[in-house]
Amino acid sequence: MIDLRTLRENPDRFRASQRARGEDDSVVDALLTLDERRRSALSGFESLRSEQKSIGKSVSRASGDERDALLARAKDLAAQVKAAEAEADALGGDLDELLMSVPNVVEEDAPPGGEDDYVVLEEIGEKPVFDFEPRDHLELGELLGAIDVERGAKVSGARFYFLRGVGARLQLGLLNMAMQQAIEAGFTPMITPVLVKPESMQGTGFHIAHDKEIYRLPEDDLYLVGTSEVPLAAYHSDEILDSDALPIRYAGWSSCFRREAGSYGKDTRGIIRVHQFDKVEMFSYCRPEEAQEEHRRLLAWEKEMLDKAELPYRVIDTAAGDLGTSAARKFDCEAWIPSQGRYRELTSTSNCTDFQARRLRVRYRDADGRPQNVATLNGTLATTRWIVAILENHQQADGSVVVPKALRPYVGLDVIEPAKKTGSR
RNA sequence: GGUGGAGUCGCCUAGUGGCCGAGGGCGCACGCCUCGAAAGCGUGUGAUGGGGCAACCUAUCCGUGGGUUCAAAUCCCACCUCCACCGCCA
Repeated sequence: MIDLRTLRENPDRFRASQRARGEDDSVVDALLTLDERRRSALSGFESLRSEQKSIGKSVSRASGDERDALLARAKDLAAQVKAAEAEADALGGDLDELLMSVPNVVEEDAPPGGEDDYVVLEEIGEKPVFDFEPRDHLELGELLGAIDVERGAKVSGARFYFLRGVGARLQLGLLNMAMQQAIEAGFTPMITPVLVKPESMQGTGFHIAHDKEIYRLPEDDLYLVGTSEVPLAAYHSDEILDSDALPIRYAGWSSCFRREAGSYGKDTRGIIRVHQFDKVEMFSYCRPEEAQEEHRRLLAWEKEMLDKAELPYRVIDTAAGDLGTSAARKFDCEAWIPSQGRYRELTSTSNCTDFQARRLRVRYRDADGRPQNVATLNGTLATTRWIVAILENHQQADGSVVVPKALRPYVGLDVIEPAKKTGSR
């Protein structure tokens, strides 16, 4: 949620942000008008209520005719107070609803425009050159007995899969390496709930009513998370954090669930785009003035992981129109996928400034002892999708795959060899 | 799933319709005392919105949401959470 007071003081900043996102900037004026109306309704209610309270006191002291007269007046006033309060509440409700619909203010340095208007910040590593016809990740995965999408579809439907054998070992090793890196950097490891209440989902910036990506359990009014960012953001909701403890950093390990509605026909092969995957996510609570620095640190940790996986990748600065609701700035790291001849997102780090914190009421005390909203940031350390990049980039002519050095202790193998035929069809 | 109990200021607790505009204790902060500290004594001690340059003023908040009443922490209804026991179960 954006800050109404800041909006009052600097509406142009918000108009510019809306335009950078390619969204309607007239919402700013609608907000200002509604805000004005609500404040006047509120002060009307307050003075009536104040009068009602003082008359209420005199009723208890008066007697006889005087008491009857006061009672009559109080009764009349009670009705007025009720009406005034209802009006102020209604306007407040409208205002909140509109306020909740406005996405975060984008950082001024973020590139304007849509999905294709990203800026490439750097390209790192050498794209592999093969003296044989490289296989794609699914072919490799099947050859290695690592990925089984056929049975995934049989058991659960399209976009589901089994990781088996070395595939399971590769994922466990990768995520463990991510966890270990995070722990060494001072993160607190977390295994989170994957089902959350509506207020946790909304607080994090997702629209439970409209978002087509979210799996819902209406019977229980619970929602499956698409990332552990959600439980980690809501973890400290309604809390005032100890200022000395900031930044507070968590590394969350969870399964993630996405409906992938509207992506029919996209990435239908293999495990690039699936309904369920596992992820280690960094999440940081810090002071707002430190958020941009923290964002760069999260990016650096992502790059460290990519370097350890020995993957060629590039870093992009996502354009304003492609930012999520909560993000003010977003950097993605995209790994080279040889079979596709293009880069695909492996990590994404967002600076959500105080947007989520305001919705979830996560605060800290500043030097004057006043509560202030914290800033929240998140970033990916590893996901199931990384297996795609690792298999494809490190494959050899015979279909074996060289395990990146840093990963070997976690996987327990130097080279993954094609499996003997196992299991029946 | 059933039965019972409980949810008040950071923590503990008082509070069965107007004197609660929430008392006390602990903790914390500041001051006095002290060579210094402890103890003791004194003072202060929440959040949110609105108004004001400010000191300050004002409204709301006693798990949540409704209701009764001129007036609700207090009465009524529903819900949530926690605890205990019983049943069922991975």
